[in-house]
Formats: sequence, structure tokens, C-alpha cells
Amino acid sequence: MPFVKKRTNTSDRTVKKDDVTDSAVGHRTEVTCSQCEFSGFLQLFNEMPLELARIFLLRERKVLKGEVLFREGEPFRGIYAIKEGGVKSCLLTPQSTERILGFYLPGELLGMESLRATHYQTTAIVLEPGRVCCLPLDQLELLGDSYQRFQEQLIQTLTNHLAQQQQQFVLSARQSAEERLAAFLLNMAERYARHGLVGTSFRLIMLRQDIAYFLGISIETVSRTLTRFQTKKLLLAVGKQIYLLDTPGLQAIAYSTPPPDSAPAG
Amino acid sequence: MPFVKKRTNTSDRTVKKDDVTDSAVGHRTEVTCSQCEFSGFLQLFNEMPLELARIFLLRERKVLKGEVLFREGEPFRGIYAIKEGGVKSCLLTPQSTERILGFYLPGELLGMESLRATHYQTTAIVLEPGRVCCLPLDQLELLGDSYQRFQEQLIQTLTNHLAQQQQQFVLSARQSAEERLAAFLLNMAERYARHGLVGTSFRLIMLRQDIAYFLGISIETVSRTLTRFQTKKLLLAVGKQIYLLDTPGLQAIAYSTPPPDSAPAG
DNA sequence: CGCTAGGTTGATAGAATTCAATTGTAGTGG
DNA sequence: CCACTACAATTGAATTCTATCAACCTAGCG
Repeated sequence: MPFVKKRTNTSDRTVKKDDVTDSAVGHRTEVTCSQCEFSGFLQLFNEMPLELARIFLLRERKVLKGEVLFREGEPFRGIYAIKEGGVKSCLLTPQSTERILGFYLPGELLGMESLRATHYQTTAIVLEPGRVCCLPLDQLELLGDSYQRFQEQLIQTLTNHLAQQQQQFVLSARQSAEERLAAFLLNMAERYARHGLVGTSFRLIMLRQDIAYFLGISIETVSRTLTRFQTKKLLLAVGKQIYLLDTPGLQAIAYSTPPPDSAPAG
Repeated sequence: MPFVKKRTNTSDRTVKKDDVTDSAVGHRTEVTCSQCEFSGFLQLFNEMPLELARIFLLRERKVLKGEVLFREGEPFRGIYAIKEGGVKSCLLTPQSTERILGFYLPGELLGMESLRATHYQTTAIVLEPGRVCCLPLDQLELLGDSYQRFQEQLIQTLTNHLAQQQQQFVLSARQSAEERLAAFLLNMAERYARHGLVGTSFRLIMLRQDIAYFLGISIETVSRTLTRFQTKKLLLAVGKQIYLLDTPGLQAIAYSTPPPDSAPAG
């Protein structure tokens, strides 16, 4: 894997589609984690000492829509950080429909459930082209002193993932399709808002079909419920683009109570 | 019966309710983790060095039905290990119905999602009286060499919890009530079977109401689906006692595959 | 221009929720 | 031992919701 020097002069070139295609595989930029735009964002690297950050040079690479980052059963190579674009994680079922476990946005980590396993336990598919990094966490044991501090961060990260996963589970255990979809949209909005984007306007990275599988309802119900939300002036949906018009109203539906909680622990 | 400890002389006394009451709080047995009946079972302590195991003497105590192990928002004291009985974990919603996150059986760990937080993120309520241990994992940092090895075990445990949680999420995203309930019962059976109990006969620790909240269906549907399973000769339900009569049949419902001749990956 | 995949809408049968009534069970005290 | 109470669980009937099958619409694209 040939590495390029840091940051030559990509910014003054107009990015055409061909660039995406030809550089999709193998094109990697040598940037340490601390130099990465997400270094202060991904808590996993918050206080990562420099010598440790250098160990895994961020092997950033572009990915195409439909590309498989890793497949269930493949030997574990590492977890992935999304830098741009979007990914879905799912289980492959023999002949029936796939089971979607979650969606991942820029700044989020993916594949942690396979961390200490020999093989990946899920499959990750790119929904929206962008950039990802593979972090070979299994090589960390080579380290000495910094290792322990990093482990603590890793435990922190895993714990947070666990809490988030539980939150997600609670959302999915809601009864009606309206509750589920409202909770889902609010969750997406919150996650987009984390990246400095406006929390009321965002673009869904997944198909209606994916939402349906994820929430355990049919694709037609997703569509119909979205339409109903629009007639209620709760939001505006133009294809994948979503504009939330009445967040409190959606919260009332999602939590079937007047908006109670303000801000959960970050 | 897994709990055959070298007792003093409790067996020759008839256990009355009063005993449970007076020893419910504060009565602790000083046993190191390695002497605990679950030491070889809880992977977290699998290879725990002795000097480390001695750090937290298992502060086992009896708990009563309805007792709150920890409440959402309380300062974090440690995670809990169930040694006997059963516990449910839930989120408290302002005035509406509680959201149930999961159920915990003997040999399982509880509260890991709050591990590196300052306060508990969930509430744990005892469903079936028994014995629990509080493990003050925040005090571990006092340790030296053994610490790192333990951290690795902790990461392993957290990773497994994450994978299980995802599995649970997938189960809950199933569409029909039959699928969900069948999957739930099979999951319970599997977990009971882990403790050397027969996997086809067990006693539910929770109310129908709890199951309903957990699965996101109504309590009446739980009841009706159970009776439907009984008329199909899939199981026998006498109150909380469950006898699985046709496990493959239930699997066929839970995983919506006609004949699961070969066992799926497990 | 017509193709195709994704998305929406309609009609209908089946499933689940809801309200309501009934039965069952455990605990209490006379 | 029994009635009494409170709570849990079941069952019934009507309404509401959802899945399903189908047709139609839309946008992107060669």
C-alpha cells in the first residue's frame, strides 16, 4: 500500500466523478489521528498521546455507494470510522429479508461489536459515498505505556455505545408506526446536529426500504406515515431531504408525552 | 441447584419470611470472587488473578421483590452480578408507562452501560428475590499490573454485551407479535439452559405486563399469543411456569423459516 | 424517449389495540 | 378454613392499525 505525503494539493482541483471511481480503493492519505478532522470529535482519540496516534496512520480511503466495508464472517481487521458519507450495518439472513442493525453517520464508529471476536459479526454497506478509515485495533497490544490509557478510552467508548444501543432499543420497542418513525427522525436529527449541521434539515442516507426493515414496519407504512406527518405540518419530506417543522410535535408523538427530557448526557 | 455453599447451618432451619426481611440489607458474606460459585462462569473473572479478585470481596446480599438496586440518576456505585433471583432494567418515563430494557438472570451482569458515567443511566428493580453482588469497578484504578489484564477482560465483556444487545434489537424489530414472543421465549430458554437447567422448562421472572412493555406489544396480545401457542401444542404455560414442547416449531415462528432442519450459527 | 428503481397511493384482508368483563391467584385477617 | 381484597391474567367484542397486493407516479439516466 503506497502512501502519499500529507495533503499535497487536492483542494485546488475540481473533484469530478472520475476521481471518486479511480481512487476508490487503495488511495490513502498519511495523516495521524491527531491531525484528523475528527480527532477532537471522536472521543476514542480525545486524549490519545501522539506516539499512539501515529501507530495507526489514518488509512483514509474513499468508498462508493454499495461497497461492502466488511462482511459477516470475514476475519476481523478493525473497526471503521466514518469521515464522510453514510453506512448501514445489517445481518444477512439466509433467504429472507435482511435485518438492519443501524445507520452510521460521519464521526461515528462502526464494527465495535466484533472487537474482540475473530470474525466480523455484522455486514457494513455504504449507503452514501464518502470517506472511511479502518482502525486496526488488534495491533494495539504491541504498545506499552500508552496502551492502558487507550484501553480506558476504549472502555468509555464501548460503554457509551452500549447506552446508545439501549436507547435505540427503547425507541424500537414503541408500539405504533408513528411513534417509531417520529423517534427515528428525531434521533437522526440529533445526530446530524452533532456535526454542527442544523438539526431541523438533513438528508436521509438510506432508502425507505432500509427504514422499514430497521423499524420493523412495512415500506408502505413508512411512506404513508411520512405523508401523514406532512399533512399535520410536522415536517416536509422531499425525497430523502427532510425538514422538521414542528419538533415538539414530533416529540409528543415519539414519547407520547409532552416533550419531557431536554438534553441527555453527552 | 447451583447454590451449594459451605453454609453454617441454614439448611436445618426452616426459612421463614422474616429471615429474608431482616437480612435484606447489610448482611454481607466475605467471599472472594474466585471462591464464588460464578467465578468460572462470569467471563469477566475468568482469568482474574487472585490478588485482584480479593480487591472486591463479593459483597453478596439478599434482595427482596420490588427492591431497587439502583435508580436512574443516582451516583454510580458499581455494576451488579445476579447470583440468584431476577432483575429488570428500565427507564423511568415521567408519567407514562415505563420502558423495559431487559431482564437479568443469575450469572448475568447488570449496569454496564453506566460504567464510566458518573450516574446510573437506568433503573434496576428486583422481580424475583435472591442474591446480588455489587462490584465497585470504579475502584479498580488503584491497581497496578493486574489492571491491564482486567481491562482486557472488561473490554471483552463489554463487546459481548454490545453484540447481545444488537441481537436483542434484531429480535425486537420483528414484525408480528408471534415472532417476537417466540423469539423472546427461546432467548429466555437459552439463558436458563446456560445455568445447567433444562432448557425446555423454566419459570418466567416477570409479569405479562413486563413482557408486553419489553416487546412493544399489548398485554392482551401477550396473553392471547401464549394461548395460541398452547393450542398449537408449541408450549404449556401455567402462570409464570413455561414448558416448551416444540422448540423447532417455535424457532420456525421466531425466525420465519419453514423448517430449520440444521441449526443456525450459534 | 422509454427504461428502471425508488417512492407513493388505493383497496382489502388480517392483525393488534382498546375497552370491558370475567376468571384466576395470592395474601390477609376474621 | 373461609371470605375478602387486590392484583394478575385471560377472554370477548368492536375499533383501529398495519401488511399485503396492486397500480401508479416520479426522477434519474442511457
